[in-house]
Amino acid sequence: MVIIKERPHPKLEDKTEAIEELSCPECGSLDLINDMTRGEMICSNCGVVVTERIMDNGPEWRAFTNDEREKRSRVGAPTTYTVHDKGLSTMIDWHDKDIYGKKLPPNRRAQIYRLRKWQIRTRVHSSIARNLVIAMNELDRLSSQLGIPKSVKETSAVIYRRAIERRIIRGRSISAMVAAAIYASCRIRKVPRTLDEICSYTSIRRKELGRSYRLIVDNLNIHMPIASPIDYVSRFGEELELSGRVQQKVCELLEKAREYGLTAGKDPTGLAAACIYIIGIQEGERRTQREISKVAHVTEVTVRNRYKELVKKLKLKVEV
DNA sequence: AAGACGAAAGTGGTTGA
DNA sequence: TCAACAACTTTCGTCTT
Repeated sequence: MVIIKERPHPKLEDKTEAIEELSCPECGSLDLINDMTRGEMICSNCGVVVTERIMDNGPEWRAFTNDEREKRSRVGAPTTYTVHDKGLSTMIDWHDKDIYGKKLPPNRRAQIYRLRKWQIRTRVHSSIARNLVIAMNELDRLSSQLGIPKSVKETSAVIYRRAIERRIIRGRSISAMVAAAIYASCRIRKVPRTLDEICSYTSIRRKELGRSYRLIVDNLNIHMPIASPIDYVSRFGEELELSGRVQQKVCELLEKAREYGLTAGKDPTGLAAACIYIIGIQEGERRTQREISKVAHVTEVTVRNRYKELVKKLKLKVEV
């Protein structure tokens, strides 16, 4: 039996494709919504339909009756970037015969021959496969401990794959590169985790993680959105049980601080913390400096310094 | 007693010669 | 490679609520 399911050679693939297919061509936003019922992928930012007829690669689960079982027409497990061969495990066998056992016509045979050659060339029986198996296990473990969403995890996997293609994993610690990929994808997807948070779940040191991260960013020419304190507000806000209204005000204040040029070169977590403190007092949802510094992983002193500076420079009124 | 304040010394990372 | 530097941390004594 001959099954034609081409697996393109990694080198033939456009290197940037894997990332770009996850971002909107109009505005570059990465917040794409899969609409499986309509088969579209939509940018949640500008509403552009990014791809029509996307493949539903989720599992085709339930089948209660015989009829339904018949209808389960898709083959194989769902594909995902977090399995080392994306779950595509079809092989082309060596018979030059079709499914009825008939000999193939010569032109067809030549095609199959080419496909087979590529499949063998790209077959992941090599060190890359072993590397990916370990890496994806580590990715699983780390991302579940960090509690990051599945979409971010998939992005990490894409980044890691590209890092392998670029031959920058070799000779480096797998766990460090996985952690760096996670850090990068968290920043791309705007659900930032700090370097410290990530390395607290691994055995690698912060310095190592930072170096690996730089390596990834430099080599994969990912355009990295600058970390904004606003990205941290919702997370800190949740942990401090602040109302949505207050979180909104905090964002407004941060925006104002940015306009006045008070944010450059400052630790974004410290800034977010200071603004939460200020707005908390103004809006009657006061949190102590200690509480805030704890969730923001900065010291009270930093919260204090930032908040003093903001009050002075923006001439804010804060009741004591 | 808890929270806020600020001074002073120390730390790790960046920059520019 | 080294020193200067800015931002941040640690520590601690004092003041306020």
